[in-house]
Amino acid sequence: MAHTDHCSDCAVRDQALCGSLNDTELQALNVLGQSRHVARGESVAWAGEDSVVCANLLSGVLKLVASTADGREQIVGLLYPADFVGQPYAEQADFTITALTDAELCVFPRVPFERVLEDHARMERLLLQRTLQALSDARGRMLTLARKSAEEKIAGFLLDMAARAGSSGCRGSAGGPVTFDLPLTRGQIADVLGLTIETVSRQMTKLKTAGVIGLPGGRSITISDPKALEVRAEAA
Amino acid sequence: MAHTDHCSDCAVRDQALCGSLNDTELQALNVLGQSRHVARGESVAWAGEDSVVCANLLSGVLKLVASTADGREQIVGLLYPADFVGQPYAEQADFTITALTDAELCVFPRVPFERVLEDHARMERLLLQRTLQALSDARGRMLTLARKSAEEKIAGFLLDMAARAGSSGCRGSAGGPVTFDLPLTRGQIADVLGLTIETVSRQMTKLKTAGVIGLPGGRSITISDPKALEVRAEAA
DNA sequence: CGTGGCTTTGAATTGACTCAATAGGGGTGG
DNA sequence: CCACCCCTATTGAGTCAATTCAAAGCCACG
Repeated sequence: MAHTDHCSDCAVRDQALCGSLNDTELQALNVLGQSRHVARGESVAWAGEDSVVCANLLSGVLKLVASTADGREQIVGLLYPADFVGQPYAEQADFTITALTDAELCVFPRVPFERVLEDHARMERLLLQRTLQALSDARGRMLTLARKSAEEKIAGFLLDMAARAGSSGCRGSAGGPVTFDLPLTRGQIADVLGLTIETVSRQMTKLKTAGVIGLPGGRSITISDPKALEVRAEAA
Repeated sequence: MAHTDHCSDCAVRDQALCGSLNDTELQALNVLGQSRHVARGESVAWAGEDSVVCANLLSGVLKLVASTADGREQIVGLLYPADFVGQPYAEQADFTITALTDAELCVFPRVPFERVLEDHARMERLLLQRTLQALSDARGRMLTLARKSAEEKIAGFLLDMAARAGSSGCRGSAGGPVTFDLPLTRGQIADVLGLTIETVSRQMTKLKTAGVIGLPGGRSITISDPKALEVRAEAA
């Protein structure tokens, strides 16, 4: 809960929003920013409650959850290191934000953060660009949720995860088999794709049986045949 | 295709983005802006093509469509008068934008428009706020698409449309019956909600039979029992 | 070695879809 | 003015993908 000692030490310094600021400008944020650890399962915002904080995610993975009155849940977004967290200009939070893994945040109180935004057009523009991108992503996911089959959803999801895992520490680059760890449980994958745990499990087994992927055990997964996976991500 | 003669005549002057500008600032936009009529069914952007224009919608309704390679479609957004149209900072358009009714746009070439944005922090901030709101809306709709039943989707949709219709020219205000025209065909409603035409039709007749709504004919619809509709929008 | 969380597998159910046919409604041209 | 046509909507019957309910299986951890 101490002030971030030095932004220069920041793990996501060059990828996060504040990467747009020069050293002088950083001071303004640095005064506001508090480093905060969040344990797996802990929440940093609750749908319907006041929107109190914004943050940059330093490490870990967060989920953004929408839910119905009777408890059905949908993960409407996943946040990774360097992603921006929170809803500026919103009095109430629309979604619950919960850590899927232990996570580290650089937290800013919302209202003061908005003032900094207003004073730093470059940062505001970057946030606008990110928000526009997030909007496109969300809309794209609407197509997936509403119109794609379970098989297409799973195949597409695995390709996304492979791409993300591949971007850091890629091996067996183009076309070849790749192995990585899924950061999500079956239940969480189901919540992302709008399926049930059982359907996710069955589709994974089906892909394994078909030789498209391998499941060595644990969270680990091997994409044996990326081409075939792409075909299944498109097929009706 | 002529220059907008006078922004002061603009039907959405005070609600659109440019409402934030003073007369001097308006000049910069006015030079770029072209009034453009779009016929029902005509498109102004195509998914995958270059993102050429941004615009303010002056009148009419547009749809934002995402589609799979094999032709399945999902309406990922509806645009109403005063809404902002297009994707600034995107080289390629992610969605096809098509007029559902005859429409009037105030069109700006994308790149010059971005420059104006950059010179006018107030307008840029308004766009950011709208985009954040659109993002929340889109995420909320993800919950609907993925987790709600056909009946909940229809009930929620009708309440939304009633609220929109009610905001201008409301009658029988709180709790009482309201009548208005749906701007969408059954097929378009199906595309919005991720259902089929038949399911939409069946749910509508079910609500009519239950006495919750009335269907006088044509596009017209009466919400006889808003409370009951709200209950059905929430029920599992 | 037992316990709790996650995953897999099976069997039965079902909500929404597909296919198919009928019915309305508005506009056009004879 | 009427007959016709096209487009949209309704209704019915049958199917199927994904869900629900239920029961093991696996594995990590204390």
